[in-house]
Amino acid sequence: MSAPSTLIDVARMAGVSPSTVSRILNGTAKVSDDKRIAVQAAIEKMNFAPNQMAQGLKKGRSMTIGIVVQDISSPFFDETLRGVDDSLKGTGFASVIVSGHWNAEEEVQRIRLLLARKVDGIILLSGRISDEDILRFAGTRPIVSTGRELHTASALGFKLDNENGAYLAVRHLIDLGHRRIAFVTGPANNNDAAERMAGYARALAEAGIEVNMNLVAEGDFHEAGGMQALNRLFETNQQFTAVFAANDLSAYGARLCMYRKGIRVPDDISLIGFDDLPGSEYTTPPLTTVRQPLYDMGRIATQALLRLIDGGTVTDQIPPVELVVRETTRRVR
Amino acid sequence: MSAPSTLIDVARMAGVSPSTVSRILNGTAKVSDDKRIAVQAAIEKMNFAPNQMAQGLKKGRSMTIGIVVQDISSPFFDETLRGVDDSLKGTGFASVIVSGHWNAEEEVQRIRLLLARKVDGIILLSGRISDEDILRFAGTRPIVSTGRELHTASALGFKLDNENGAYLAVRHLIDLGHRRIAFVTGPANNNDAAERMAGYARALAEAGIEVNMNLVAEGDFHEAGGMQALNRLFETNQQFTAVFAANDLSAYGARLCMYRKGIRVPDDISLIGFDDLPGSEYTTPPLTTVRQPLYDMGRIATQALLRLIDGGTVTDQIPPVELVVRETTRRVR
DNA sequence: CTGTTAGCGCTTTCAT
DNA sequence: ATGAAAGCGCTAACAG
Repeated sequence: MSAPSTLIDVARMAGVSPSTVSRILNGTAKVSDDKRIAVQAAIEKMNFAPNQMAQGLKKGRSMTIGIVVQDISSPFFDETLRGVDDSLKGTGFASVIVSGHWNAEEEVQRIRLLLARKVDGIILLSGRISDEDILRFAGTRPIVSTGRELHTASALGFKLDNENGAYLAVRHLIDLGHRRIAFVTGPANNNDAAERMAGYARALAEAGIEVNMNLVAEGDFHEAGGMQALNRLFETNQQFTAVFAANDLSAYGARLCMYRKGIRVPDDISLIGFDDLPGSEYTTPPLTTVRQPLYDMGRIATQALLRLIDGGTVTDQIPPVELVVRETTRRVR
Repeated sequence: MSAPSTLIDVARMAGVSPSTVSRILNGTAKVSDDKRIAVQAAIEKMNFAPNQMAQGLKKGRSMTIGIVVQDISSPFFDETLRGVDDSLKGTGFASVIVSGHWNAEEEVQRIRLLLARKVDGIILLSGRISDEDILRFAGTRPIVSTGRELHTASALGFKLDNENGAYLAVRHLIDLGHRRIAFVTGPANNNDAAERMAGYARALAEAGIEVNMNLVAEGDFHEAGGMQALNRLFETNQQFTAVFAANDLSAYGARLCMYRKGIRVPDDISLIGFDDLPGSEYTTPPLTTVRQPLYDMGRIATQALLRLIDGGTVTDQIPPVELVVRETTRRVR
């Protein structure tokens, strides 16, 4: 209940000046042993911890970074956040996480908010705002962003090879003998979805298969959309032996759609996703998918940001996507 | 690149005193229209936003709350965090989220950290630390915690009825004619797991069925543990027609175990979980489970904390657990 | 209604 | 090696 003790209280109790206490706290200068001991005892006794707001105000560093996600409860972002969190451990930095809800305007609002809070840097995950906006904000604080290419001194981007990931997925299906491959895509205008579509088309083209737009159905990157998309395909009597879902969540929905119709996976139809969410190892059957290095992206983005904050430069790369073959794909009969 | 403008800059540009700017910012006192307009123009032009660290230092309020979770990437906490996030919207508060990693000591560390950051309050989700520790911390800042009963002026607890939830689950199985019901429990010494075990025992007792400890296998509240637990049951040739998993994640693992063995769910064995994670609606088949009001818990905890911070009192209750019947349970043949 | 003044708790010259 | 003093950006009396 007592008001938290201040550095001045500690100084008084230890019989030294505030500057001395500060020096000990920060290791800024040599202090005689006796004073050091007295101060440390006082700190201990008063259970003192420096007021970070005062420190921040003075030093111009809040020791806080801002993270912008699009959905605070999505396995996709969580896995990345875990990478962020682990990398922050022991650095003295904490993070405040805000959500842009897949909305560019809200995203701008949130970033302004973070800036007013004097975060020392920002990590933007799957941001909707333009590169120009980012660059503008980067004038205030360093920013690292996923899902785009960016290489200035204070703005960095890490982009995943969506096209190649999709190519790998469809290529896998083709290698298993599939020719009629449905595609559950993401929301229209979504960049990732478009790139994955391109990979789908390339793999098909390479095998001499024409893209049949009747076999591509729009989902929403969530289970419900994946389920409905596949449903539409069945309703219009499309014939296919495999489906490539633009992300794992959509694949889960597609899976349920087939379960409801009594279609066996992979015996009747093969299914492949994209992301490799933590849960995909435990679906029934475990989902074949394309792995995005989500955890590593969080880790690398964070380390990069920390380096930018220190005025350093960054050369890191994120690992490539890779195919993870599990049990929802099989050779076509 | 230019240093962010300060309130003094704004004052100077508008030709007024800093206090006037502050008054306009905070609506603290009446200001003549001409000055207000001049100031607002200056704010606009300079793109000024008050430095929250300075505000915080002065007002003794950081407008930040701390959230302690145990796992930053778990659907369980995510859903609760979504409730927290939604409730914070528009309040001016932001949250910094830290993880205790299911470890009491780390939890204490993290809470101290939050306190040094001068958070205005703390939400503790599934904390491992003792009530005494909480009460001690509550002397500094209000705390609301899930998973325990607490009713002081600055410390509040919201506890879920685990025992009853488990009772509901097992009762449902019994109503379907099941008599030999396996239980995949949580980690030993886990309080939630123990309470769910009690509910399991009560439902059995009520039906005149003896608890057979050979039918209870210890999991770890994760998929892997659930899978292994069920595996052990099969290896020792236990006979059962239904399994109650102490949480949904364990149920997913159990489900996979049965898939691997060619056991059909629910035709051969019924399965029920506990939590109703967002993903449980899309497992194959969709999981029957006991719903914890995770989102509401986040929402209510947050609203309660905000009220405590304002010095108010709280009478809210969290909604009760409820059975969600989906497709993994059926009448025993 | 508005300006002046005194800090919030800490760090950092500048002396000594 | 240590203390005194100034000040980070803002707000809140206190005058007027």
